[in-house]
Amino acid sequence: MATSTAAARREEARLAYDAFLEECPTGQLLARISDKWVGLIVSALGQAEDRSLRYSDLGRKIPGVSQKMLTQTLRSLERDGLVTRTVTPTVPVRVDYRLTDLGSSLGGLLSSVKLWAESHFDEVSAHRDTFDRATATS
Amino acid sequence: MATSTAAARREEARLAYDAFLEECPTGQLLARISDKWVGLIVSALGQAEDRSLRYSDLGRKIPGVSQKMLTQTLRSLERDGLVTRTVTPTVPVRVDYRLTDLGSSLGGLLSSVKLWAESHFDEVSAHRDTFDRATATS
DNA sequence: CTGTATCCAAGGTGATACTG
DNA sequence: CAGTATCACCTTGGATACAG
Repeated sequence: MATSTAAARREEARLAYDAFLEECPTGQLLARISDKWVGLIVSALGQAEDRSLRYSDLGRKIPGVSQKMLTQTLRSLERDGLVTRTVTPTVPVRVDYRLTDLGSSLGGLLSSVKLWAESHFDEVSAHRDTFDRATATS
Repeated sequence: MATSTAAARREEARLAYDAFLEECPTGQLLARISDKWVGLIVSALGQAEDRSLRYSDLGRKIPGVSQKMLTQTLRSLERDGLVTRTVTPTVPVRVDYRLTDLGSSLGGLLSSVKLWAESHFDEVSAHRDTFDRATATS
């Protein structure tokens, strides 16, 4: 088992990291809500009437999201109590996702961030050009 | 081209995705600022006096970040014009990162999100427990 | 329509060692 | 002190096919 030099240290680091997460759970939550899809989904739901949308509506409203990510993200949001999932057992099943009050409070913040991104995009773009030009001058 | 193997369709999808990014650059920016480390770094800088911190101070202030991620994230922030990088060529080199006005405007928002995460953590936690218990009852 | 399960490519991420 | 470079990993995320 002398092999385990690297592997052992990995494992050790891994555990240390997990312990850290346990001690710093806020980081976890922050990382979760900092997710790209979370922002888009919560924003989309927040803008919708009744803060509610169907599964397929979400998929259509959010460009580039895959079924997998949509389902996965919605699950975690449901688990965290940010959205509720309502199944209507009609013949084609209908599922609605609705923002809870908790989710709405976050939705406002994330919408602001999204708005910031939209309104400051050209500014950031300009900075990028400047930076890239300066870097190329090496 | 009956080939139409999986690889071909991959490539096609890939190009479509890139085209999408080009058409939807806001999504790029949103994804960038939704990054976990971006939030932590910008928040840390925002809370600091003079909105400025040294490289090592940042590393100490943000638990769990590696040199690589710190440098990498700071570079992208600099490129986007959210922070400025100032090198003081003393004997032990000193580098300060300072939030620009643009960065500060984002910093306020991200701090709010961070604050939300901190203040609603127990609530989310409670929801998770409920959800997990309900799921286990399958 | 709304998922679930599997496979697979790609990139994010950290550990380590080295430079100025 | 402040990086840079390399390597190895392993999670993320998409495509696909299948199910209720």
